[in-house]
Amino acid sequence: MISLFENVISGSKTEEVARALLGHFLFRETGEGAVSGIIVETEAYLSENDPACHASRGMTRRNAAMFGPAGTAYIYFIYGNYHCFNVVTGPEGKGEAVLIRAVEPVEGLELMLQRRGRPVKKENLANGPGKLCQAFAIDKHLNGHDLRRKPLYLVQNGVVDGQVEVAVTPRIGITSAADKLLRFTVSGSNYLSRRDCAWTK
DNA sequence: GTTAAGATCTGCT
DNA sequence: GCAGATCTTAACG
Repeated sequence: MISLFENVISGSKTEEVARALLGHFLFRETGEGAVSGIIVETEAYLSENDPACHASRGMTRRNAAMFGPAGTAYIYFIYGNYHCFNVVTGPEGKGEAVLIRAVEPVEGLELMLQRRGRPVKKENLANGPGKLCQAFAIDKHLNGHDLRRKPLYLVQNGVVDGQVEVAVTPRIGITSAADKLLRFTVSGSNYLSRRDCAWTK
């Protein structure tokens, strides 16, 4: 069995981390209860040759967490309403991360529904970066948080280690470097932010 | 101090 | 399928 943190998150290139995180669990605990989900969609943001990455123009107050140690959270606020949640990767000081775009809800569906505040189907509870953060009550006070620890942490799914069929597509919602194939999804999942057309292994 | 743009979501056409 | 909401961040004066 691989070790999610020591071997994958700390020891791999960002693209490989983005792919490897698929199928593993994200847990979130609050006073209201616990919620969890399986990661089904990620995107890699690189420091070199990637103008879409927030770190491409150096460290600022907003993206400072992206330069922290691998396995910590980088969370930022966008479009006036929504947060996005990233797992920091690469060597400390480099500025790379993996955006978690969607999870398949597993535990705490009612709590997620309540937080989302809308009567949505299970498929639409956390199938997008903003929705995911809302359902999991993730906001910027968790910026820089160590994802090995409560109340927000990643858990290895030993059943699926390396066994997930992955589709690779261009990233979503960016205007620069939009052609790079750095979005990774679980093939055929019903919980993606968008349906796939391009299928690669 | 002011302004423009953004790794989105929702509702309406 | 498309436009509007909404506000923080960063660049510029």
